[in-house]
Amino acid sequence: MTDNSNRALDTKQTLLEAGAVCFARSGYAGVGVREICEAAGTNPAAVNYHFGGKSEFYREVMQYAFDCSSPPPPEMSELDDQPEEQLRLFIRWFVDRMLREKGNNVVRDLLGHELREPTGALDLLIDNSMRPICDLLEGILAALLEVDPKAEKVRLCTISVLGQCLMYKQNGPVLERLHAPHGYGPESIDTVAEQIFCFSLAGLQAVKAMTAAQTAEEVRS
Amino acid sequence: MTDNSNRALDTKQTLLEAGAVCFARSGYAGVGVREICEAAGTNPAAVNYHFGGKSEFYREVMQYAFDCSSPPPPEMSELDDQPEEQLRLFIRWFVDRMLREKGNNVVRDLLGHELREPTGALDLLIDNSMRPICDLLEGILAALLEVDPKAEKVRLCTISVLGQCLMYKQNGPVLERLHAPHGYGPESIDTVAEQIFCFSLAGLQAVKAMTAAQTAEEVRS
DNA sequence: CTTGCACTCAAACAGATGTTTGATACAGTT
DNA sequence: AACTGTATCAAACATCTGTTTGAGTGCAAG
Repeated sequence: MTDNSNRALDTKQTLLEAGAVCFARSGYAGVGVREICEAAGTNPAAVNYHFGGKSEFYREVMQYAFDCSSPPPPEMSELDDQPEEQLRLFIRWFVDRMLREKGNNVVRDLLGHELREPTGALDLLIDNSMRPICDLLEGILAALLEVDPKAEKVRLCTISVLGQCLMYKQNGPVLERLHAPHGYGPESIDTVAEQIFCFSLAGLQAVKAMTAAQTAEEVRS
Repeated sequence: MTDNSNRALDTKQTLLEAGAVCFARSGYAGVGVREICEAAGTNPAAVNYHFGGKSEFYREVMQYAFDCSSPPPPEMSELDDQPEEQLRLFIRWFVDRMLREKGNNVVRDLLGHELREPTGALDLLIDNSMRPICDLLEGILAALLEVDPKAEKVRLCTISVLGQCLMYKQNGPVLERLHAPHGYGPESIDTVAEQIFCFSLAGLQAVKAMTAAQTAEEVRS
């Protein structure tokens, strides 16, 4: 039975990997079971036998892709009193995730599709993948702004920082055409990360000052 | 003949509008001709008769949706010597485009799909819709940075500014779940625009200083 | 009234879709 | 060696896909 289930696990694995690539490329409706199975070298019936149908298969692909390709954020417990360096590290790590061409692109593309054609798997990805990252960044920004992590300013600044990073991949095709022949690939990681860090650090200080001014104004009135 | 072609124009129009809504919701592969025609109240053959096929129809829907719902950027010819105010106006206009719930959401969603499942209509939208906006912003940023509009710093800062704005809609569903129960709708336009303006203006000044420092360093060496 | 034309529609088309079926191959058990 | 249960496969399934067809509609010009 061991050898038998090994075979089964192999085809299941192959199917999941091929499915992740195909779904990431073309979305749920954009690719057929036959195409995926051909890429995996299996029979079209395999996906139904092992997963029970295309939709259940898709859900499992999402979970699998996320479980596999999610390198943890950098360890920064030793920088508790240096939020600026924490921010630099975080941005460097996140931009690297965006611009480096590796397997985690699959997760990002899957999520991109999910944003436009919600199939219900979105909440799963948010809780498992995005929430910890967001919490981490919000902690850093709260320290820099010297306010509570739940403050609205922190939320807005989180969006400002992440928005800059995400832009490079979410709108990659547009940027390539818009700024042709210049592109943004793995070789641009350092430049882009430094740009976003400098830009954001100054922006944060401005927002912090703005908050202080507003607070003072409120107190005065 | 006049009444005849009026009928034709009506069904064509209805078809384009229904197509825009359907394609925006489910993408090119996610919706069928029959479904669109049912929503438009026409025969499935109508789309082939009037447009020649699903793909040509899709292309025309893109062009139509864009032509209809694209309020022009604000007039700022009288602010040639006030790039800061130009930037504030631009961000306010762009954020409004992002957060106001109107027909132009269709364009944004269509473009979102096109980013993940390129069908060739992307270049059309870029040339017609995004290039002018991008050029406008690059002009403003070049004035603020006091460098040539084609400089790399200008490109990077353009991405930083647009990335912040686009984040609110491109990742709207994620933000809603991540920051629940807080959301970002039309009532947040002022807050968000002010946040992005302050954040970006400071960021730009930092990048400008950085450029100057680097240039000075290069000259010194 | 008749002719011509543009338009609409129900029906049918070939192909692709997700899924099911029954036969077959294989490994482990008795 | 015969049995058992799982995994695989080619083939067929019903359905849905985009598209075509041909008959039928209403309107304007001859």
